[in-house]
Amino acid sequence: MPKYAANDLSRSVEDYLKVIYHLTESGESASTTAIADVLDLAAPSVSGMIKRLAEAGLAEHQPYKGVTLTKDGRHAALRMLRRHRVIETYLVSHLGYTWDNVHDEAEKLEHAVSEDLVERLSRALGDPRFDPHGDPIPAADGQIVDVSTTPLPDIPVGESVTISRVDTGSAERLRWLAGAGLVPGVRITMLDHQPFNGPVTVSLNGARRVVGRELAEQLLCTRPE
Amino acid sequence: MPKYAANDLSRSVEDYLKVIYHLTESGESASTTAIADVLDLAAPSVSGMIKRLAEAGLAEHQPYKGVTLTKDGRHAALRMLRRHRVIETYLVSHLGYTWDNVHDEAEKLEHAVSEDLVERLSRALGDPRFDPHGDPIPAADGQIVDVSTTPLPDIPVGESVTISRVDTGSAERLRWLAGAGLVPGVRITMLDHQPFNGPVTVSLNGARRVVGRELAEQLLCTRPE
DNA sequence: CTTTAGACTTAGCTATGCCTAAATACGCCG
DNA sequence: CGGCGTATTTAGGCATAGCTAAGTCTAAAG
Ligand SMILES: [Mn+2]
Ligand SMILES: [Mn+2]
Ligand SMILES: [Mn+2]
Ligand SMILES: [Mn+2]
Repeated sequence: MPKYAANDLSRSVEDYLKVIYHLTESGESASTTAIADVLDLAAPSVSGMIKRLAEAGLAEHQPYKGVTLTKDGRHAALRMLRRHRVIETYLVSHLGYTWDNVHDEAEKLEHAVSEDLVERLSRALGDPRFDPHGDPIPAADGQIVDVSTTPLPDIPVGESVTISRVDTGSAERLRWLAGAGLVPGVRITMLDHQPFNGPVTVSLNGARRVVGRELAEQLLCTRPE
Repeated sequence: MPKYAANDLSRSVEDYLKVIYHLTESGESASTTAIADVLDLAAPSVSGMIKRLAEAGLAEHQPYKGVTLTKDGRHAALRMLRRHRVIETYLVSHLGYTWDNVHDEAEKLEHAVSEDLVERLSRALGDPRFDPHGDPIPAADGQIVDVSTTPLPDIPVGESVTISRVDTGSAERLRWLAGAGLVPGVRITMLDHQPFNGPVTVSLNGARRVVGRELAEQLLCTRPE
């Protein structure tokens, strides 16, 4: 009797996979505490789940060394990412949500929608490749584009770039950025860096915007050429 | 410390409440086995849940005599009914679903949508009062219209009626009915009853339709006066 | 090379919600 | 009124997924 790849994971498992995917994107393995931090769980709960994920063939665990996803685990994670981002895009485009209040809704819905519904939502949107925050939407087959970006503070003075992605989940930050016009797709020019982790000044459409260093780090830009 | 009415029930609890609501609509209390049948669970599982529902103040239980909903339980059930029916209507109106394939999707989504999203969906639809199957959609405050209907076989020969509600969840039946044009809103005239629980013949727009007794029982009609 | 702080795992517990097997109550029929 | 079949509950288990407390490993510092 073959062990079927249960295509029907629990909400918890799906959320763990997404988190591990993010934490391992840069190549390293994900630590127990890093996962616990993101999911706001106690470390032993994470240890327990890691064991179950490994048994289910979704993750590989080197005790005391961290966890990585298997091919199956990565595939499931990308499927969740697609769902999450398609849902966010639909809520903004068709139901009047703003980019700062779609995340929580999508975090629940992503576990409830059928494959069929995700594809219908995507089609209704014209199969978008990016969500409202500029995050790439994996294709139905799991393909995901890798846009190379530079954090705003690393842009030299005088250079013009396009904001391509906003890497914060904070509703307050998203609202402030939208108010300042600093959203994906907008072209800006670097005017000034203040030293000692000070703010950065940019211009957009002739207007000046001063952005604190921490926030500026979350504005990921595409450089010309 | 007051015990907060946890506004956040589990998927299981929400589904039990809906089932108990349906089973008690006609006034009687719901039996353990009736609930178990609908939810496809073992009777002891239902006994256990009934106990928890009673402890949570959502149901009243007379051991060996069945269960009814409290005011809180009924309110929560109506909230779920609203969600379920608004979602079904949206899937059909805006996402190309047909009335025979919305039920399973709604059965899951109803537990994941926020209050806010339900209201946005409803508004996008123009606040419909009936879902694709003719089932009334409770208002946001729990108000539900009580349409008095008659099962098709109880209509006398010669009388013209409007189909107002189709009381089956079977996808095959729904598909057949849609193919025959027997959907809510359609006006039909009773032509013939065959005896011994035989089929019923009706005309719609001049065409004749022969409908088996069991299926005809599920076509609920509004009589003129 | 040893100590030790912090990360990680193990042990053991809780709650939910499902199950089967066994016990018990209800209500009808003779 | 007593027995009997069915409905229902109780007893006891399992899986998932969370927790705290306690034990163990790793790696950096002395
Ligand atoms: Mn989620
Ligand atoms: Mn996003
Ligand atoms: Mn449901
Ligand atoms: Mn319906």
